[in-house]
Amino acid sequence: MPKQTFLNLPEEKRAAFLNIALDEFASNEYNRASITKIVEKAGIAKGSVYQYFQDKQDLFLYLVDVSNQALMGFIQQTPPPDPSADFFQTLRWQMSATVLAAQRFPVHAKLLRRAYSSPLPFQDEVFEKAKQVRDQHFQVLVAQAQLTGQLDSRYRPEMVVFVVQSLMGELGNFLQGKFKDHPGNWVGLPEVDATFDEVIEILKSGLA
Amino acid sequence: MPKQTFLNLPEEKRAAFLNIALDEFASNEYNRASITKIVEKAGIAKGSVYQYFQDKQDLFLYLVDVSNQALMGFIQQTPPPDPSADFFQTLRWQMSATVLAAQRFPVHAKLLRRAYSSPLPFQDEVFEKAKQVRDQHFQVLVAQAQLTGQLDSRYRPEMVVFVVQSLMGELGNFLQGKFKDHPGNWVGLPEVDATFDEVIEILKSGLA
DNA sequence: TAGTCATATGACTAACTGGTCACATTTTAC
DNA sequence: GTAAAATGTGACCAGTTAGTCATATGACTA
Repeated sequence: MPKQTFLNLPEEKRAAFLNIALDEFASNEYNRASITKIVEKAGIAKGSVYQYFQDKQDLFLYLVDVSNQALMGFIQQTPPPDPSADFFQTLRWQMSATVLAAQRFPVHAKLLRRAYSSPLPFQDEVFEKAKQVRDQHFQVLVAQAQLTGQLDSRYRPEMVVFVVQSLMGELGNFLQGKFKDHPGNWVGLPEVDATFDEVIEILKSGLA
Repeated sequence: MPKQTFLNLPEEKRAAFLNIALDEFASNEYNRASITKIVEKAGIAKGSVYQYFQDKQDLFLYLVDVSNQALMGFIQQTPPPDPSADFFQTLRWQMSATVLAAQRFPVHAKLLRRAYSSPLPFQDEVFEKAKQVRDQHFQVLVAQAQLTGQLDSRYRPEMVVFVVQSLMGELGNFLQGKFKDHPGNWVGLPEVDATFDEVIEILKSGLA
């Protein structure tokens, strides 16, 4: 977590530094992300970084935190489905909201994808906890859906979570690859919605 | 590709070097994998590496090639399903063979996972081609299955490939995490087979 | 024996890294 | 106005890296 010094910084300077740091850590592997490059871009002295944060790891974990909050906040803003929505409608909403958020905050999303997918050179309890919380959120959803009979209860909840998480995780990459020619906003395109619907339908009814 | 010098090396020395290099590149991000560490472990001079290979990238691409051949060769050895097998039986066979191979050659598999998932600091045509070939293999399988009615033809082949590839890719990680306490061979365990069956069943019949 | 040639060597270079610290500057408090 | 506290600075350190190159080795040939 950042030192008080960083939090005392004028809003403008803090935001500028954060954006530059986010970009560096989103564009490079943790070990390749360079503090030197960040301070050069930000036009501040290297020592300042160590007035703001304990060390590189501290900065990185803070950036992960910031990104998480940005995305989570945005997702919670999008209109949630009816309380009466079934499991698959809820899933469909979560899918769309996640991808939408990833487009609204592309750098934050890129950083998080990197943080959660590629292995880091350090262990962090907080970080692992966050992962587990994400999983548990789904576990509950699945368990409920099985109780109400919306979800085939032959399957172990664990496996359902695995399948759903895997697909949600890869879907962002898939769409980004598919629409990499479309520079800006491809969210909301009919084809994107159709893709969501198709994945949901496959999950619901199977391939056969 | 390696220089003639490397191919002239006595079998024993060549294998020793390869294994050490494989391990280094499987355990570390490309940029963090260290030629210096490799030569230290192998007990040879640094200059020798550059007698064997053009540069770091050349060595890495060769290691990817070696790994691919090791795994592919092993997969082709496992008894293929009946020619009369349907799409899902074929899928089930491919799943199991892939995971089996990944356990027989864990280091090679780890290297390939790294190579294909995390972004590399260089572009390589050969590499990209190999990826496309893998995808096309599935495309054909899916197209055939749709023609013979084993696979719902509402779905775009592209989407089916996406779903199947995503799950196959993640399944290795999932199982490794699940059985990380079991040190050695968890392949063949009834629970592993049950997991395959469950994933296939979900794909086939859906979650609802 | 002398000469050739593929191979092996490791000190060296230039470029980077995260992190430190004595000092300079600015802001705050009295 | 002055002292004290907070913040900013960048030269510097010890470490890392990929890659080079003049030199040494030793097997083979004539």
